[in-house]
Amino acid sequence: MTPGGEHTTRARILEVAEAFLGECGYHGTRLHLIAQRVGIQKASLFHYFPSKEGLYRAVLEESVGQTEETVRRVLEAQGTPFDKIRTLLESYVDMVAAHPARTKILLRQSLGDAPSEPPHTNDSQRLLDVIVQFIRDGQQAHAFEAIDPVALVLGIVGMVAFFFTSAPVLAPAWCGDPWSTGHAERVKHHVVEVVERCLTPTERPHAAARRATA
Amino acid sequence: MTPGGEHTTRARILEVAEAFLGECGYHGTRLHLIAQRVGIQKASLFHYFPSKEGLYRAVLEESVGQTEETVRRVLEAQGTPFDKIRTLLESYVDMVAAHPARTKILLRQSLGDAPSEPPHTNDSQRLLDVIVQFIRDGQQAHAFEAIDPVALVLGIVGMVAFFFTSAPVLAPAWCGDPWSTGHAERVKHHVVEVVERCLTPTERPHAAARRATA
DNA sequence: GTCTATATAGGGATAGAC
DNA sequence: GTCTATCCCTATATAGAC
Repeated sequence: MTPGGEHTTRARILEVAEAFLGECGYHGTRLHLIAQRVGIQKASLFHYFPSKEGLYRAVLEESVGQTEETVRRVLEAQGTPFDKIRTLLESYVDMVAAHPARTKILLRQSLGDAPSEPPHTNDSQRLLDVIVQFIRDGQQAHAFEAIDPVALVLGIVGMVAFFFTSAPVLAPAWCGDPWSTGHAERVKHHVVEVVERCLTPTERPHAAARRATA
Repeated sequence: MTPGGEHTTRARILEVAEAFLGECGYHGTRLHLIAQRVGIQKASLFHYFPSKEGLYRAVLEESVGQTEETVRRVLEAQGTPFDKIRTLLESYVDMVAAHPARTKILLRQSLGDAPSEPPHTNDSQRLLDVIVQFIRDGQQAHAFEAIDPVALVLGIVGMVAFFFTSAPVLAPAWCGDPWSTGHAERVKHHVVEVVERCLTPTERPHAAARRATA
């Protein structure tokens, strides 16, 4: 109950649970292993969280909130549209790289690895809308090429998630340690290159205008 | 044991198991539900497969084999490098769209949702190498821009998987029914556009040559 | 708040009849 | 080959002492 008191055991449980949920998924996560790594007994978990599902939701909420804050902060900063896009991509990759388990949890969650009910679709929806609207504005100002913004954003999110979760399994030689700064930099470089190629306007404005109305 | 006899119950079990494994993951899949949907008793499953893990591996093998065959067939056909890339992308998206559960299983599997040991890393590795080598050849012939081929392929695989699994959850309004032909066509169009922008050589060959050695 | 001990349930796997 | 019945283990969750 005391505000300061929550900063020890409860936070530690969330931290450990996040790691296990990312690595093993909801069904694969065993409470006794969480308790063991925290250094408490399994039954003590139920003093801090009402159930396994409650713990899961608490982990999710902390993750989504931070992502949203980061994206909004970048888009509200100063700079040209291309500057913002580049900064947004780099911040996003940094964030993914800094929280390995979170990305896996979000991927699993959208795969349906949930207790039962869909938790926070609205949050993700709003977040997506913010970025899509930013790209649309840039396109109407002829700063960006007229490519489908929703497809672009969704594709990039999937790409980045894949680079940090699945790719190390499929191509370990290329990825090396996926949580090293080297891998994050390589991903950043590639993603920025792809997006810039997709958003750089075609030389003649006629072509861009034609595509936009097609 | 009889070759013809395997085509009824065993095949049906594989089919149902694939659906459950995709939807619920390995840990979330319950054998009694598979048996129930097939219309047999749970114990009868163990007549066809040695264990839950054995059934899982059987499902995986069938999936990987078909993917590999499709990719090789496209790459061995006639046509320009750009023709092949476009056909490869379209065939790949078609295949993903035709087997919803398979994509989810592969995604889950690379997330670590496996019985314990890594099943078929070598197969995926070989498959990836085939495509990467094709792109490298095109780059050395100056038909393709000098972008990192491994990153490109991995990114596209992740993008497509995401479009068919996670995106419908994050952006249901944009995706509609993810297994309709409309969604598959939209994904195809976008992926082809992105890849062509990434592989189209820069006007001056000097730039491409510079990048290749950088 | 943390522990030990236990209740309760579910699911993978086996035995053996038919 | 398919069934019924059961073993056995594990995992969530609870009860109650300290």
